[in-house]
Amino acid sequence: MRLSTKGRYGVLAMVELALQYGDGPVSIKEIAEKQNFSDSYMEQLFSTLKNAGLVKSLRGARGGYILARDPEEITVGEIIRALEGPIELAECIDGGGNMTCVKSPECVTRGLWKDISDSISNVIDNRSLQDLLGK
Amino acid sequence: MRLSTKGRYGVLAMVELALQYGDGPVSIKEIAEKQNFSDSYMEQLFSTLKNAGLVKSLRGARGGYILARDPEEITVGEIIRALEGPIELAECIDGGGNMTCVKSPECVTRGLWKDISDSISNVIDNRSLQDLLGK
DNA sequence: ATTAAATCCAGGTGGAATACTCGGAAATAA
DNA sequence: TTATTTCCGAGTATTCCACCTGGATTTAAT
Repeated sequence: MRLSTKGRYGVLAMVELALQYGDGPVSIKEIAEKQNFSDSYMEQLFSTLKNAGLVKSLRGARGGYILARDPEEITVGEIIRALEGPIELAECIDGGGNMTCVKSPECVTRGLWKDISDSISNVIDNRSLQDLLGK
Repeated sequence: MRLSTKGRYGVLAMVELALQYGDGPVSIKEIAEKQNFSDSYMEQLFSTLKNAGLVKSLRGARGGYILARDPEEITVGEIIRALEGPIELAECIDGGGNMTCVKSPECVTRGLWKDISDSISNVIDNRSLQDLLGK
């Protein structure tokens, strides 16, 4: 059970923006070089992060990205959810599912998946970018 | 972020064995029909579960599988780990990784991934098959 | 003894997802 | 005007998932 590179790269990239928060925009090229990521792939992730309202962009030469809010106001949970989608271990939890789980009410594992999801959310929604830097 | 069918089907299948614990072996065919799973796929999962020591098999006609231990002695964590592998959100945690994370010591996200893994483990290692049935 | 029911085992397979790449268009600072 | 950057849509190689196939072996029932 592993997070995809979207989530992992994304959090690292946002940490980079947090480190330079207040110093003007940071370019994708700079972040990609520093973290040794592919910059065309980074471009995609930042497009998603921008649509999610977590970063702002400045186009043109000497442009780049800045955090949309203070580092203590952005949680890891927001970043991960933006890039990886919602934290549902199984889809039987909220009514959107169309799998075998028609017998949702009597499903003995439903509560289990929910408890796991909740415990994950509890960690990632209570940790800000500032927390990652600070501790 | 979702569990694969291995983990989901596996836990459900083990619940089925727990329900009939003490009544002799249960065949794959019976479980697959009840839960509407593919039986050839189930076969694979049970092979894994057997190698992990979670079930015992009885071959031949009227054969099938039984839990290797009492339902309260088997945790969801054992089942999920057997089928899905270890719970590591990123591989930088224990020294086995060969990814970009050469800078593991100064990596600010390492602690984060570990905290998430630990919180998942805390749920799944403390819930037995009996718990799933009982509550 | 024969048959039917079951596990065992090794591999194959189609489709989806992942982790990217590519080729430009548009915006902006120098 | 040029270099640098974001923006955007599409393409692509590889891997993984969720199975299937075709047997061989074991055992209970007849």
